This record gives sequence, structure tokens and C-alpha cells, in this order.
Amino acid sequence: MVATIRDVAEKAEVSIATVSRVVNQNPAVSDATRQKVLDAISVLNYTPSQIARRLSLGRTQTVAVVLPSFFTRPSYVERLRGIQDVLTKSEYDLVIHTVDSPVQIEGYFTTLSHPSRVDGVLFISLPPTKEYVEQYLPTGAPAVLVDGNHEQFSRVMIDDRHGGRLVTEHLVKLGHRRIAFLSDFLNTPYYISMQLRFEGYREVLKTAGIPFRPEYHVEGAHARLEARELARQLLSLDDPPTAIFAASDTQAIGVLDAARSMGMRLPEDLSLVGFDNIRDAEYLNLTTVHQPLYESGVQGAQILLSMMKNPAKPIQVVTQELSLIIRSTTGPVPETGVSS
Amino acid sequence: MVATIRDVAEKAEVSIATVSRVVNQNPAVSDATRQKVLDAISVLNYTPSQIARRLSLGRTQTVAVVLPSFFTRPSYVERLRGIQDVLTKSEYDLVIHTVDSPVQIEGYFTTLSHPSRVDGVLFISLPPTKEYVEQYLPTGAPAVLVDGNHEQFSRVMIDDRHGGRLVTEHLVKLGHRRIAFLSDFLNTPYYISMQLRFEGYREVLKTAGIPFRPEYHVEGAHARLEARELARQLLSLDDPPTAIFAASDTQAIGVLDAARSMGMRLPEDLSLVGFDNIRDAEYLNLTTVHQPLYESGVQGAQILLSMMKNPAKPIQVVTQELSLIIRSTTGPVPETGVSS
DNA sequence: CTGAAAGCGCTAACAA
DNA sequence: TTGTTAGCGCTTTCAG
Repeated sequence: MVATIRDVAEKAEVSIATVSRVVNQNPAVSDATRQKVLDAISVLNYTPSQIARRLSLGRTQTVAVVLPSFFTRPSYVERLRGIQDVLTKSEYDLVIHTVDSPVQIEGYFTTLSHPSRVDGVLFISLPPTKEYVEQYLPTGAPAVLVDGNHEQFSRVMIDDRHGGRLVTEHLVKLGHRRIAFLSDFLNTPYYISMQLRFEGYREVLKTAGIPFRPEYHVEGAHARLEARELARQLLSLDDPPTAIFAASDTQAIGVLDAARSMGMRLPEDLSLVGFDNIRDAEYLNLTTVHQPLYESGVQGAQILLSMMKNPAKPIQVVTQELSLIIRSTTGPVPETGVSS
Repeated sequence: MVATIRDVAEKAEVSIATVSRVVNQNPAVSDATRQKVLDAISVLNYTPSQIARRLSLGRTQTVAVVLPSFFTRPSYVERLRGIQDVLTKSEYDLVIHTVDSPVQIEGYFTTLSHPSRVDGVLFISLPPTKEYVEQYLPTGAPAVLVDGNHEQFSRVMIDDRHGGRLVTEHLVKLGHRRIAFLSDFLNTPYYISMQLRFEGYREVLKTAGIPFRPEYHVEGAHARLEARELARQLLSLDDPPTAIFAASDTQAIGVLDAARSMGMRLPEDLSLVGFDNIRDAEYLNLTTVHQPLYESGVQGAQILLSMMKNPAKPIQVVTQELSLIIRSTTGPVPETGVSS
């Protein structure tokens, strides 16, 4: 029913090899024959079968991106968009796979990245398993980590610990000493980045001679609602923090709402810093750390493209710049604060 | 370098047909041989080539979803997630294509949906072009419209006009007569849905004997920031509306901010209704119309799956239920309002 | 500049 | 229950 290369060859009265040549822009075809072929193609409304082409070429012309199933989050969407934008311009198809449990990760890391399925893989915010590293990385399709950090992978990453320091230093400089840290659960396989931010936070406290107070560290699911509750909890302490460092903007927004519902004004009564600089952060005038989300996708995809073109290429590591964006949710520590 | 079916056959000392049988769970294989093959497979770490399989089967085992390039919006992401969730459980790969200009749509509708590339196509919020309908729909891969409405397509849709009525009736019932409508630009190829909501709005006004006031209809880009400006404009009129119907929750949130920044309280000073019931709407306690976004993806994908299984299947149309979710941003018209 | 033919890795009759 | 074989639609030597 659908025209094949053979139909075109027949109609143009040439061989299928010639048709293949004109389709692939091979210059070794006379203008006359080329025209005949082109005509036949348009008459028959012919499109080459990608599948056949791929089998013949021995490549799938497809790259997979694997990411946690809550790709609903703004940060994943942004990264995905970056990837999508560069892949669209290439000859590669993009297929998306989501994983939601650590056990599933295992499976995906192995079967998915098998050369029979894809020519390359992008992992977003997912740490590779040891099995994958040992068994598939050496022989399998090239892989790159976006928002991940593993010596044996090409990757684009940020210095999360540094980010944690940036935020905390800013707050300390403003005179805050009661600084809380609100984040995801730190003990999940996904969020090593959060742990690093936490470490940066603690480092700066230490340097500033501020003792770490466990009650100032709260964890919960990565969502506004949960963050709001955690913030209420924090702000209801006998000796509440004067500043909150939320490990993501999404969570910072929850804090914002909690503060607002408790009648507090920012930055007069409370200072707040987020992380990521998602759209809403700008909109809400939230002080935050900017990390290039969209660009991380773009760069990851570009690195992958280059690795697929030249498999001998050495590991490439891109560390993206972080910058503190000071907006209106941070200010000097309130005068009225009871000094601890 | 990678094991093929032939390697397995050799190692197991059987024919490739037998290997193919065990791989495809064909019961006509003795347990003994099956075991031999299975062993060989695991020793060689064999995975069948999907490409070869597809070529042989004459199917691509791939479905494409085509959507506007701003898939960054919560509503698209939700729909996409629904599609992804059902496809993950099937044997189909999902490839994503975005289009950003009407001219690109044209191209995608034709080349993309060509049978050589995909077995099925899902279009999200994209109206099919006449060319596509005439040339490709009859012979090409089955297609379904998610959030679209066209007689010749299977589709899952909502009654947007009805949604517009629901909102407006609610407002009218509360006593409002100065009701504004804030939306995307109505004259783009994408948002027919917005136009229908607008029509629903006007119908109810008419029924209620409320003349339509052009200055109460404002349009702008689909974003919080733009909506905030539009709302300010609306609220600064000499005779400002007492209620605003925002055609999407995202825009409603912009209105919320505008009102708040002008010192207005909701619903005392202003009533506000959104549309979609995205996560944030619940979080912000926004009165809105719930439309099953995630489910639209699920259903669209299921319909497509059934069409691919049985191409003779007639067109399936699912109209999803809409429901008005009354939360805290709507209330009776303020007493102090100057009656018009 | 053009054509013949082998082969990419698999599936599915058809035979045995 | 198993093997043989003919494709699927294309790319790519190798000859001419």
C-alpha cells in the first residue's frame, strides 16, 4: 500500500541503488536521472522506511531519555525541553522512559540502554547502578548524565555543595544566625544533590561559628503542600528561625504561603531562599540560586550527539555556573528577633 | 559485537526459527530445547534487535505524540503523563514531537504520521489541517485527538462551551453582573477551546439579560505575568468587574496576584474562577472547572492502542465530564459595588 | 554515472 | 516439535 524504494525505481526506470543515492544526496548521480527519480518520488508520495534504513545502517537513530516518573516537576520539564530542542534538529528520535522505583531503575539501566534499542541514553537526575556501569557502559550505547555525577560518565552537573554555601553565606552575611534547612527526604537514591546542598549549608554554619540545630532541619515530600506544613512547624518553634533555606523553589513557594498565612511579611519577618530559579521564582520575586536547567538538557544532548558521532571521544564533564539571584524575599535579620 | 539470533542458535545448536519461537513465547517448543535456548541467551546476553523485528513485522512499534512546543504548561504535562503511563505498559515506544508554528504543524501532520515512521499518532490540542485529513488519514497510521474536535477523528474532548457556561452561571447566580473574561488570544490556530469557553460565557450573559461589554474581554499570552497585567487593567477600569472568569488556571493565578497587589481580598472584593483544575488550583483554593487532564491522556492512548490492534474499529469519541469546583475565590457580589 | 547483489536481524509460512 | 527459506526495505560494495 505504501510506496517502497522498489516502486520508485520501477517508475523512474532506474535501479533501487540509484534511488537510494538520490534520497541520500549522493552527488554521483546525473541531473537527468536525479530528476526522473525525484519526479517518481513525488508522484508516488514516497518516504523512505526509517526502520529498514536503520536495520541496514546498523543504528537505531534513536536516543532514550530516562528520568524519574514525576517528570511533572518544572525542573525536569525544563531539562527535557532542552534535550528535545537539540534532538529535534538532529536525525535522532527521542523516546522517553520513566522509572519510579529504585528497582525499576535497575532494569532500565540494563535493558534500555542495550544497543539493540537505542544509540544513546540520557539519564536525568538518576544515579547509575553498579551493574550498569560494569556490564553495559563498556560495550553499550554511550550514556550521559544530566544532573548526575559519576566518574565514568560524561555528564553535566552543578556544584550543589557550592550552591548550598552560596545561600547560607548570603543569609549569614545578612546577620541571620537561626537558619533552617527544608528539603526532600535526604535518604533517597535520587537526591544526592539535596544532600550536597545540605552539606554546603552546614559547612558555612560551622565556619560562621553557628552550631547546627537538628530541629532546624526538616524533610518532606517534594511539594508545595508538604513544604507549607514543614514551614508552619518550623515557624511555630519556641525559637523559630529568622531565615529558611528551601532546597528547591517549589518548596520555597510552600514556605512563602505558610509565612503569609501566619501573617508574616518577607523579608521583614522572615528571609527565604529557594533553589533552581524556575519561572515562578522570578514571578514571585523569590531569592534563589539559578541553575541552568534548560541548558543542562541542551548540553547533555549535545555531548551525547558528539559521543555517538565519535565513540572514541573521552569523557566530557560540564560543570555549570551557579549564581545567587537576590530578590525580595531576603533581608537583614529582624531587629526584634530574640538573639539566641 | 552484540549477539544476534544466529549466535544464539549456533550456541544452542538449534535453528534460528526455534530461537525466535522461544523469544516470542511460542508454546510449540519442547521444554528441553527451550531450556537450551534460554541458557544460550543468558550466556550471550542476547537481546533481540527491535529494529529487525519491526522491519520483519512491518510495524514500527512506535507511537508519536505531537504537541505544541510549550509543553511546559501544566496541562500538557499532565496529559503527556497519562499517555506515557499507558504506553509504558504496552510494547510501543513513545516519541515526542513538538511543533511551534502553524506552518510546522502542516509539515508534521504529513510526514510524521507517515506509516513508515509510526504506527499511531496522538495529537494534543492541535487541530488537523485539511491536507492531512484528505491525504493521510485514509491510508496512514491511526490518529487520535486529545483535546481536539474533528468529525473524522477518534478523540477525547470536553465540552468547552458548557464549561464556559458553568462558570458564568455560577457567577451570575452569585449576583454578579459585571463579569470579565480573560483569556489567550482567541485568534490562534491552537485555542479553539478558549473560543468555545468564551461563547459559553456570552450565551449565559445573554440569557441573563446582561449585555456583553467589550472592555470586559481582555486577551494576552498564556502566562501568569501577562494575566496579571491584564487583570490590573481590568480592575482599574472606571467601572471594574466584580468577577473575573480566567480561561485557564495559570491565568487565574496571575489575576490572583494582581488583586492581591491592589489590596483586594477574594472573594469579598472580587470573585475569580479559573479553568482546568491544575494542582496549583487546589493549593490556592481557586474556584475552577475541573477537566480530567491526566485521564485525557490515558484515554487517548487507550483508544489509539485499540485502533492499532483493530484498524477497522469505528471512530471513538469520548467526551469527558466537566465539573465546577467551588472553592474560596468566589462569593456573592460585594454590597458596596456601584450597581451598573 | 549506474546496476547487481549481498546482507542488516528478525518473523512466518511451509515442510519435514 | 523443529528446520528451511523467503522476505521486510534499505545501504553499500563491487563491477561495468
